[in-house]
Amino acid sequence: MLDIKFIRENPEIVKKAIKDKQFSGTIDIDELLKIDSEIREIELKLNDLRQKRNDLNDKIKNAKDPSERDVLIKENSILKPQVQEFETKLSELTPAFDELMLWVPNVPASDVPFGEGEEGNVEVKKVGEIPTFKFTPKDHLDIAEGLDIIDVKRGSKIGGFRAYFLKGKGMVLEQAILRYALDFMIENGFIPMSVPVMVNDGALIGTGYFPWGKDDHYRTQDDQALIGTAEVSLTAYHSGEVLKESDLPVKLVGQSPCFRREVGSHGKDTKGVFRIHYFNKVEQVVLIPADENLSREWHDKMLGYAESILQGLGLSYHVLLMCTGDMGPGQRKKYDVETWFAGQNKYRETHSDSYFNDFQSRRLNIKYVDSKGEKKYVYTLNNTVAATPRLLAAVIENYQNEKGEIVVPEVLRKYTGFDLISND
RNA sequence: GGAGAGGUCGCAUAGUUGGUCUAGUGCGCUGGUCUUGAAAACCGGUACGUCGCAAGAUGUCGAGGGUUCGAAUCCCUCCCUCUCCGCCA
Repeated sequence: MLDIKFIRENPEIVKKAIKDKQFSGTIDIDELLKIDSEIREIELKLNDLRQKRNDLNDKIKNAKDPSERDVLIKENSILKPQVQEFETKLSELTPAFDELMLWVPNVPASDVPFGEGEEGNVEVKKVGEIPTFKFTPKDHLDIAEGLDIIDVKRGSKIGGFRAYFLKGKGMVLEQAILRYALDFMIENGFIPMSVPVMVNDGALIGTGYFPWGKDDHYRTQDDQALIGTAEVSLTAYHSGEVLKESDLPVKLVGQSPCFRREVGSHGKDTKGVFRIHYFNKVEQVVLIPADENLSREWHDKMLGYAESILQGLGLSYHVLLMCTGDMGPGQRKKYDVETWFAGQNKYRETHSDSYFNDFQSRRLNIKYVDSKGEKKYVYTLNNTVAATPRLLAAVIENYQNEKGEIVVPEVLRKYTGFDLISND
């Protein structure tokens, strides 16, 4: 959520952000500002009326003469309908205002390139050599099925479209990747967290997934939703709290199952375990003092953690600076990391690194007291550490050999206890 | 599924015969006195929004309604949290 003061003072900037982020039609800033000024006008009038009423109440309270008291009460009764009239108007306008505020996206940072969609994203770096093979590399499903470590046929029998089983060493390898990623973050001072995966709407509104992404979330009978990422629970962890500046930065790493309906992805990535309704992810979330330069430092730093994971795994990747049209509503700047998938012969998204300034913390009401004793909203960031089985698929495709076996990356061997997945 | 308790200005709490609550107290934080420095002690300040240069006014005690001249306090609806019983990894 943006500060209404900022919207009042910079309506053009906000309108441009809406347009650039391809959210035209979802929110009308002029309508929002109109309601805002109506509310303020009414509040002014109410202020006067209430002052009169309070004065009279004081007099009533202190009146000694009963007849004088009656006169005062009568006088105050006349004020009542006027007060009520304005209060009724306010009670109509306020919810409308609150609802509209939830639809105002964040403004992209100044160095975010304009673009309507993914074609506008800009590659900012490319790391690692693309592996070459003396044979035509297969995609992860072909290899995994050959080794009987992924079973999507029985997956769909049991769980429908986009469901899967990881089996045997495939399942162990997945766990190894997750644990490797988790351990790396713990070594870097992050607090490991296991998080609620069914959450109240407040957490999803607060992190900026709702109202936009409501359709992409599963709901429970108890009107909660399943998280699509641990970011939701981790970022909301301190909601409604006032932290001390010395508590910052809060560095959290959570692992959770993630559930996504993929409503807008019909027919996309239907082969293998690349785009699925249920996956596991290690996610990093950081809360910092309110300083955009610090946000940018941490944004790069968190990208660096993700890069270290990939480099440790020996995977090649490139980093894209996402354009305005390919960002989430709350994000101020976002990098996507795309990892090389040898079998698909292209880079595919595996990580997403974003900073928000106070967009999330305003919605979640997370503040801290700074050195001057002032209360401010914290700034939030998050990034993927490792998402499986997508990253598992990348490992499978890049570490296949001619025999259709998978060589386990060095760093994972202490977790797997084996160094090769074969049919022997 | 059944029963109960509760949501108060950083944290913890007081406040349920409606008006003195412009919300008390403790802790924390912070300024000062004292001290070589610190601790302790003492004194003071410490929620947020709106209008206003300011003084001040006004609103907010989970949210929204209602009763009343007047609501943290009474009534209703909703949200959230917790506890116990039952079931259960």
